[in-house]
Amino acid sequence: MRVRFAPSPTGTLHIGGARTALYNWLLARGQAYGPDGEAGTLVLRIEDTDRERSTPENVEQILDALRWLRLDWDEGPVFQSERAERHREVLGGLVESGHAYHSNATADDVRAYKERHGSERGFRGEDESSGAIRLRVPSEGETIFDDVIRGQIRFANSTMDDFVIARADGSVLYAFANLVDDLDAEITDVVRGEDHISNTPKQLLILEALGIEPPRYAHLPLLHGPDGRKLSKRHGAASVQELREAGYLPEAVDNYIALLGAGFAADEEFFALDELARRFRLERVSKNPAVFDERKLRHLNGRWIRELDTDELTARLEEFTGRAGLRDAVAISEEKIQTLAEFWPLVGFLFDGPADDPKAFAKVIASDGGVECLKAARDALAGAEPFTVENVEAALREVVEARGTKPVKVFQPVRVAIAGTTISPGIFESVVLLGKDETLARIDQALEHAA
RNA sequence: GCCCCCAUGGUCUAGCGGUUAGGACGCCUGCCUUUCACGCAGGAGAUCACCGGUUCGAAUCCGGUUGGGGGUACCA
Repeated sequence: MRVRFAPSPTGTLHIGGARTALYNWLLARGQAYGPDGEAGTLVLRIEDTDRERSTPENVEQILDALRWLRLDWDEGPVFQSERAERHREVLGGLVESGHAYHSNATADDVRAYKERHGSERGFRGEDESSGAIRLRVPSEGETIFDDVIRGQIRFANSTMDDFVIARADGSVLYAFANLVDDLDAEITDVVRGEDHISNTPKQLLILEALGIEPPRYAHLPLLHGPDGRKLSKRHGAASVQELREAGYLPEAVDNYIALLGAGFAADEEFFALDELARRFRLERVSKNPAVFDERKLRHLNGRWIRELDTDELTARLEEFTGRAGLRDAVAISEEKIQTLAEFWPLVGFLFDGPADDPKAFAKVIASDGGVECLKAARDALAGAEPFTVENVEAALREVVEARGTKPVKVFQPVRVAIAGTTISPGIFESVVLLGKDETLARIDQALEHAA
């Protein structure tokens, strides 16, 4: 089995494109678990023939996103723009055999034709000596294919235009270049987005003119935004790069986008890439479009964060934040974060000093006996020796006991004094990590501020 | 307009002729508890888009309607 992923570098890699890449990858890698035990081959092709919009930066960004997602390919990247000669060669053969012809017909001419012959009738042009090249589409019969996901799909030839396959300057159009490249790469299974369904009969017709057997086709449902439209940049974090910057792990992104369009088990959804590959069945991919829901991604991301061991998570977080020496802070906060982006707001106070949150200060310290509790806590902490989590906890609980109050009345003022906010990792762990001197200094500062 | 695809709770899905329509996210209520999360235990939420047909029996098969989506370029 040979499959391919063929993005065009006219922008960043979209999660829709990422999912197409992922499904192709799963299909190829999943073959290793099949009857013949041999993995398929994934070919990467860059369809950069749109000179206006394709850029080297986009190419690099796409390759980068694929690598980040851990989706490796076996061949390529092949650049479509470098294959123009071959495209012309195949095109020439088609003109020579009479399956394609030159035509100067414009879009207006096509419209006029339909007005005369009926809107459901495909355009048929005149053979001319110059102009664009159109494929001669038969007026009888149907073009039929068995989509692996959707079953049989049929198009009446009479409704299809003699479509343009090459410009007047001889450069070929997308559907044609795409087909020739798949042909030369010996692609056996074309797995692509549903927006290509109407391209398929065109490519089938070209294949027929060429006398070549078609590959299998599978058209994936599209991904929609919350508004029900095809997902685009307008829908928030729509690109892989944006998800990465938002603090999502590649494991979670792979896991989540795999779920958008297929069920991998009746009662479980948490799967690593290799498990997804083992379970993936192209025939079982759903037919209807899915809405990208970041909340579920967040949930899966949280599970993946807790799945990583502390060392690995530390490495990810140090890369994400650009800071070093984070392991201890990671150890006391890994249970609490859902994304990498949530880490620093939670533990930054350990490194950069307390946050400035007047509301928290007013509510917790500057009211209702907060100052007294904080003073008592300060004294208790000063006496804790050695300054361990156990001793700190014991010291603070003694204060609670002595004052006959609730734990929260003592712990929260300490929290706000050292962190500046009401939200932080466990208070004993935080205090110990900060160290006795720094903790007492911050408490003194808070008391001073309250006075 | 024309061609094509699709339709299970708000969202993603399981289901493939006989189920109390299962799971996940989200939401609500408890528990845990030092804040926030996590975790655990419950709960609300679906006339399986609608209509007709086939069948003893339909979410499951067929047809139509409606709704949504995609395509319709000398773009990719």
